[in-house]
Amino acid sequence: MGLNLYNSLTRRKEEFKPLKEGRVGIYVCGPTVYGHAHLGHAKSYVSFDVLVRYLRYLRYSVTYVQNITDVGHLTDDADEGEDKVVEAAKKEKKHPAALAEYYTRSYFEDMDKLNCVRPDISPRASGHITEQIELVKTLQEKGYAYEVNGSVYFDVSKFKDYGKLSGRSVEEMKAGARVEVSPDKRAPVDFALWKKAEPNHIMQWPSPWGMGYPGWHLECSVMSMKYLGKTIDIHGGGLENQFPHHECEIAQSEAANGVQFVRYWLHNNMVTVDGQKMGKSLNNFITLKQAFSGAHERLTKSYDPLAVRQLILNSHYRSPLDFSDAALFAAYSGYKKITETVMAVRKRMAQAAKGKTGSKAAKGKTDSKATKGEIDGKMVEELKRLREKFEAAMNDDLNTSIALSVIFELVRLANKLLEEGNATAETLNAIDVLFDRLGGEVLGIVKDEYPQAGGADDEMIDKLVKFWVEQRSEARKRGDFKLADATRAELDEIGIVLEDKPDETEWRRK
RNA sequence: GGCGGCGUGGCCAAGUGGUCUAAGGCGACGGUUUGCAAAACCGUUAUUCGGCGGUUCGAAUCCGCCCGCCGCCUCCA
Repeated sequence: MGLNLYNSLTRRKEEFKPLKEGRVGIYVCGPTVYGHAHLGHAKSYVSFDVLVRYLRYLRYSVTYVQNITDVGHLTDDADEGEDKVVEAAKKEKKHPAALAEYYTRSYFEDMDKLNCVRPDISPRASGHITEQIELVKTLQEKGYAYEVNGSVYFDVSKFKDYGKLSGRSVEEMKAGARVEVSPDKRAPVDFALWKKAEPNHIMQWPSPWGMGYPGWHLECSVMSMKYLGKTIDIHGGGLENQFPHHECEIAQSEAANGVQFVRYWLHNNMVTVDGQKMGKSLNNFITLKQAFSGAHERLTKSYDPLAVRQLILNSHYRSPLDFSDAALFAAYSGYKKITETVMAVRKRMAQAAKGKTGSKAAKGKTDSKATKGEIDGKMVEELKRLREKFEAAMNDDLNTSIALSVIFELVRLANKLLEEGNATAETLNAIDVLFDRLGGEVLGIVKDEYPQAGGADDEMIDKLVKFWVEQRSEARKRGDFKLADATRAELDEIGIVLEDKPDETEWRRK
């Protein structure tokens, strides 16, 4: 079975077949950079990150384009409000371009922490004004757009398929319309392609219709076309953008090009907080920086960014995710368990490797078989089963919840093996490879390398802790458990956890 | 008002006609281990899937009604 994806356009799961064999072009609606990214952004971009990663795992050559909206996104869609970036810039007393740059960097910083692979191309809307003007001209020439008072609107009545993605008819939209209609429009459903700018508007560009700026929907049509062609394989975005944003994109692109715009439309569901949608305008959002630092009243602690990632992967991308500190904490605990298991496997691998060269590790528990270089046949079967289960889950519209459960099966398998203490280096290696490929390459929650001694990069801390651990070991040898326990408690308060293993005492940060 | 979705154990969450007396994680409890812990492992923790009816040999899964919640229709990932 190949990869199946739920296509919002057809409202069912379909087998994924790219336009060109072996190659995939994917466009995802990026952020409007007028504030720090929040948990909602994380769900969306982690979801599509996993899609991109999995496509690459399946050996597709993927071109991943994700725009940065730094102009044109109005505060409301009655075509009246102010540009979001401009508005925020005023508040922060910065040039809009500086503000956009600041939050763009902030965005990438957060996404890097979430271990999202960078898009191949991150085009800025402001860098594609020329192309946007060209598209408007084309639409005008083809009779799909009309100009009124220096603004240009898309004539929805000329585009028969309008509503095919969101499943609503123009009649329905008229009936349910709550938007105040601009008097310039011929019909309420028409939307702006180009907006006339008032003289004091900071962001504006010359055009055949005078000074102005592009409508929000235009940039995605233009940039996807420029970098991926007239028909793209996959377009992703948040569910709330299905209408009107994506519907308008389809209208613009297909009216201009006369060919299908997107073959597979993918939409991720929303993040809610206490059952309420988290949105910037609702002011109930938690930014990623807050989640990572714990600086938010709803959070009880700071969280490893990958715990956030794990929380997101724990549920399906098309299901809503109701955020709570308890849920994040649970994800964090699970993430920690995976991490510690991977580290333990790698440590034992290193010991087994030493064993081969004849050091003392080979004589102990590490096993007589360690030098034989064989993998238990049963183990091979088991690992194969896990990989197949993982792939089947991912093939079924990216069921990361089940995919994660496979990682946990692997965790249990690995720990049992470590406990029995008779694993061959080859078996350990096979397990590590699976952790790397499934947990690392695809899910992005297993790292290639972890800092030594549980997270302390600082050499001095490392030495200090080792000193106390040695002092405590001496005390234990003497039978002075009172002192040993006091030392352990003291270190625990600082945030250092000690674990007495059979041959040594290990430590890690809480 | 129009359109769409959801309701699964203490919490998060997968499953969408039979393998489900329902995966996985977190938590809790008991055990192994430990000087004691921690970590790990083993075991227990939903005869039941919002409620009531119906279809079916068979339903968490399909249909109807009711209750509760959410999203879109206005900016939002």
